Amino acid sequence: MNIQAVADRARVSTATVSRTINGSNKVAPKTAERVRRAIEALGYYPNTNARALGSGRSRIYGLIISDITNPFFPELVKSFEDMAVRNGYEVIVANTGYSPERTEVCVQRMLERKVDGVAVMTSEMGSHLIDRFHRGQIPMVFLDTGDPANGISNVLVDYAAGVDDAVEHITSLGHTHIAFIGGPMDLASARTRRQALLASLKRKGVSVNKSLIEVGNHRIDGGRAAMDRLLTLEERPTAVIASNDLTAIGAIGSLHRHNLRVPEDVSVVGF
Amino acid sequence: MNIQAVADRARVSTATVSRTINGSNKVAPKTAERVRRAIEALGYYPNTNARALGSGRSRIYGLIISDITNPFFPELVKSFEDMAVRNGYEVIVANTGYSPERTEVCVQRMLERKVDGVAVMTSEMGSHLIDRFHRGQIPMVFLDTGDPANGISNVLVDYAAGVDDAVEHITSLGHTHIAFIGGPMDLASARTRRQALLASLKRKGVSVNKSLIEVGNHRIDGGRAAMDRLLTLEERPTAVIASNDLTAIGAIGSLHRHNLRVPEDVSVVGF
DNA sequence: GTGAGGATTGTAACCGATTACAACACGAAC
DNA sequence: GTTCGTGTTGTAATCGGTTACAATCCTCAC
Repeated sequence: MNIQAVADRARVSTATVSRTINGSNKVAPKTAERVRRAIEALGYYPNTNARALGSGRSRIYGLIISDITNPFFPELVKSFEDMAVRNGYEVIVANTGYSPERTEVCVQRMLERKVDGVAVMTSEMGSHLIDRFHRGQIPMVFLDTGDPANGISNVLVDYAAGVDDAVEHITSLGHTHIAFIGGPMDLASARTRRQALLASLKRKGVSVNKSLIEVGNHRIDGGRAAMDRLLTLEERPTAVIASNDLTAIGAIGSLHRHNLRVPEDVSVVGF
Repeated sequence: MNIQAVADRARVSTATVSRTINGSNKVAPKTAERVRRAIEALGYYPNTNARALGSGRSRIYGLIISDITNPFFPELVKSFEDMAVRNGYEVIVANTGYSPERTEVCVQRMLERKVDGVAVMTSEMGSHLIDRFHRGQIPMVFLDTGDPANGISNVLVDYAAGVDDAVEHITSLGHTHIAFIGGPMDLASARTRRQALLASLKRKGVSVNKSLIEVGNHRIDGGRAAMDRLLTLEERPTAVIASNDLTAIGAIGSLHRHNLRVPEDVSVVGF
């Protein structure tokens, strides 16, 4: 079952079938109709591999993320895939597992599959890997990571605005003892969030007590440990802003263990 | 940059390069070494689309799931992908969104990409869709769904054993007022869990109060609503077994709202 | 030296599409 | 009746591999 069979049945050449399928306007309406009927009758569908080889377009997008089990990603993956499928594309998702070696493997896979474009949402993407995409003429989009550079698009999160919203919310509730549990300091986006928070608090005129600034690891256990430490303080915080949701979940877990209610006793905001 | 370039540089034919890459044992060690050096020097990597077309094997597996944002799936997707990549395969994930129409689209995508096999973990896979995979000679594995049939493999969850463990745990804590929040009754696996639970309780000699058997929807809101209803009962349960984790999360949320502690006041088990 | 037979390598067809280019049909203008 | 141009269709090369089959090379026994 291939394009030849359709061509034979419709009494045209394979070129005409191909043009009909791909919506080229160089096909007479009557002919196109005949081809469509043949396709219907035979239950034909094109072989994507052959299409990719012939046209040089794989109609596959790559999506490189850190780890699908981080609850931040599934929503993203779903939306990305939805949009891709709606435009006739397929998506290959690759998890780097936060490891540079595995990231290298991910990149290689994308190159071999000749993806038509790649979206990257992980910080393990070194410049030598970016170069390889460049050499393969593959367009890249960085999501929330990476520096703007030639030929690269960046979709960035407005951390300042987000943190401002969180601070606004917390201060409007009357809190003055506000703690922050940040992410790992080697993560650019974590540093950004931290700086944005300090700036925001300063603007609000909230005095910033260094001991209320904790460091987590963007995982649940880090949030729990950080909250545990905060609860040993003389002056406990009445509100906590966490650098990401897993950290917030960890913090809430710690609070529950210490028999504190959220939000009655302590307010928690996750970014 | 193609196989011809490598062949020229290594002074062999493209056939020999292909055989070297694919690990055919019909290549002399000395020749293979020369080919490998040429590949290295040129930074060559094969075009997967051409490989797929020539060999008839796409080296892609399909994975059809309901919805990646259901926290049950990411772990599965990750393991599946890990294993696939380790064997030189790629994975295309498709979400049916619980909709039969979208499931049809998913199946079509898999067929067009000529996947070498497909794993299905969704209950929307009607028999006419299964037939299409059969016609395409594509091996299928059903995970936790589907009936055993010719040419289909099923990986099933031992619900009875799992429910037994839950009941054993709960009864060993001394609970006797045990509630169950099941899944939607039109879901085979939900019915199975429910029956297994009733059987298990009976075996343990725990009397089963019909009013303690609630129906959820396998989402958080359903668990919450069911727990709300259970808390209006004269004799409240002291323990709850939920048909899946989202249901359990909803139940816990409801308990917190009613100022009940988990597990101090009420024990909750999610399946 | 010769022939057998296994190991290695090359030749070329093939996978199923896309697409540049050529060819043709047809109507209008002269 | 030519010629031209536009619209439609066909021919055949091409994409980059895989692989059946043919050809060649060695090695070794006799």
